Amino acid sequence: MVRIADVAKMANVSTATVSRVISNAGTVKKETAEKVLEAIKELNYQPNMLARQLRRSETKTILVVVPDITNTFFSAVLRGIESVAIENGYQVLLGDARNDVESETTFLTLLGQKKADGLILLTARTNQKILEDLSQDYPVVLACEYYEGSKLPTVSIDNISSARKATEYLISLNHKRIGHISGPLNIVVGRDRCRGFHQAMAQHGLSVDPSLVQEGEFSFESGFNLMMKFLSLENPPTALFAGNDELAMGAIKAAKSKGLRVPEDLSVVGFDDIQFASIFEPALTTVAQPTFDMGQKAMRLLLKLIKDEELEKDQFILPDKLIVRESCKELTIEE
Amino acid sequence: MVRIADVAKMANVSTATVSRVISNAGTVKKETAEKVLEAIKELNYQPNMLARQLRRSETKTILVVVPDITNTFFSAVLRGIESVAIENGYQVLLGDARNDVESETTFLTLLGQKKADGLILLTARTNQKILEDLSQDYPVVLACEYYEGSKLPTVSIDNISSARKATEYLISLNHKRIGHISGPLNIVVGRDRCRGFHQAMAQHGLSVDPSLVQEGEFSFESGFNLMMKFLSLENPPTALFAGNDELAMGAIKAAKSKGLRVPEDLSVVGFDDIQFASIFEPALTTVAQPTFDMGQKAMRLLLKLIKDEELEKDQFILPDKLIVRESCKELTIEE
DNA sequence: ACATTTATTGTAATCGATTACATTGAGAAT
DNA sequence: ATTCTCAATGTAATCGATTACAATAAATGT
Repeated sequence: MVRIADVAKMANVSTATVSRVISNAGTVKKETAEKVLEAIKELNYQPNMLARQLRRSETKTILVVVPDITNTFFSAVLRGIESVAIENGYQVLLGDARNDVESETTFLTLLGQKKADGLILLTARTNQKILEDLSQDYPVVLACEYYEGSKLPTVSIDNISSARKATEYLISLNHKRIGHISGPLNIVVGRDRCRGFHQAMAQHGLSVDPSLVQEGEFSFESGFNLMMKFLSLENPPTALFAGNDELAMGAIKAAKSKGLRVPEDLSVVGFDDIQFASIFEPALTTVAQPTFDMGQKAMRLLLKLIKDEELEKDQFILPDKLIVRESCKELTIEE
Repeated sequence: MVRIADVAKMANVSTATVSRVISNAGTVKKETAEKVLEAIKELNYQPNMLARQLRRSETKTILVVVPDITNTFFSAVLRGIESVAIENGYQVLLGDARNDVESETTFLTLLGQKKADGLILLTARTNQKILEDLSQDYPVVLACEYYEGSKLPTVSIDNISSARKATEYLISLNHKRIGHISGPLNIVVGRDRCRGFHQAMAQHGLSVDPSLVQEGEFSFESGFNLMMKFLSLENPPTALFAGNDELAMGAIKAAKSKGLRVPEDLSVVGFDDIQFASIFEPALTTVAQPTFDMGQKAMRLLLKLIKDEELEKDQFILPDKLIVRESCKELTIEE
């Protein structure tokens, strides 16, 4: 391995001078710098980052913990994060929690071990106290998910209002018996979307039949199973607001399997606008989150925290958008 | 920050002893070790990995470069990699090339900078020579994609034979006018699947109409557009082998848009068996790759390389599987 | 001509662990 | 009693950079 000392020897200068050339300190005479540069090239020298990092005590690496890397929603956010990271000379250390809280928590120890300068969490299922303590000592930003009433820097959409919007869209299409298959209620976005649903219903004077609200698991199968349950009811819903797109697609598949047509016999709104939402048939009406932007914003905030700059505020709510496609239809009064 | 010296002072021993306790060297008296452990706990000491890494000159980190992190095929492989990595105390540094060769190459410099102990490439689009040189100096394993005739350690399926198998399935259903929409031919798997297609056709004495073979881009849109092209032909194909599932789905969408039914009027086989293949309608008949296993195997190989162990061989071909679902049907002679 | 500043470079401490080598003391062997 | 082993621990070098401080030379001011 070529060391800085080797370069120094070849260029007939001290290691300090070489280091100055590398870091562009500007206090090196032009001719000396050229000699050094030449030696670097000649020896094909690359600085050992470990040594630099130890000395500067910074890793130029950030840790990103995702709940599920195989979910394209999260990988899209990740891409936003990485784009800003790379731009600023940072690398991304990946932690895929596989929807497991414990492994999520395990990744956090990497911060204390100085394997990363900061942390972006795309999942907020760890104990809130642990994370708030961690955030005292290290730069931490949450994205997508968040803790209620916490001051932790967060980038997300307003899930409650988005859910309200989605539900109101169904209401505007004359639906009254609207069901909701939620995500897990121990996950904040599952909870908030459920809340938004209830708020919209209440605000429009519609009662919610408790048997038409079921807690699912953010998966296709879960959507399928719970919709089957709805369909076996005496009086099934005419519309459904699903906690995410997978749930929505599962539900639609269930409806079709029972011979119902979507949207003619059942209207469905999803959430997230994952890639397949537009390819699915019927193309899914859903709430789009600005995934890439959220990732970028989160990384920009983290960068500020790392540089010890003040944040103008802690909670950043980005705009969502209801994407109307083909999975909903106005209810014609014929029953 | 708590250093090893702080622990040493509190426990009234030297830093060497503390270090020995931490690394479980076994040459420390039981009582001393207990004292040290207590101090560690008391001070909440965590070793600084940067220092350890510099001294041991190993990072316990591996670099994984993927062509496109938002493609669930690759994230599934990544998951396999990470599972074995974590098990062995390694972390994964992620490089998302975003289908760009240049940024793919850029990530490789991280190895020389000692930011990772080894590299797994899920993409082989960089100049072959560069990579082979790199592989002289650092542990490198390829997965999914590979270089033809290269000795680089590789884990993949046999794309040619898989493509043959897929095509033969269509032939077994009596199809004769079979089209192929390939992936980019500068990507080895695109090329090999195309080859397999031609081989199968030739082996069964079927001629390939050149206008029925088109090079696409591994995307839904590409599949859609090229299928539209096929459909505007005087004599369109009765069956299609697509270079991957996205292409297949795009093609099916195109066929449907023209009023054709799949599989009644057109049979389609895809490749990869991504998550959505089974949810898509019609559920896609496709070649499944053992994504998780490939990832695990690749990581196990890399671990061996890192430990300087011999590999029993260089090329590992894992078994694929044709998953028959609903997108193909026997051609009844009626035309 | 002398003092003072400034530009350039070098020397050596430092980051925080690991580990080669040295030291100590207790028990075993003669 | 003396020497030898061996277990347990300590001292200090080391990994490869960065950087505070020192030193030198050149330039400038009076």
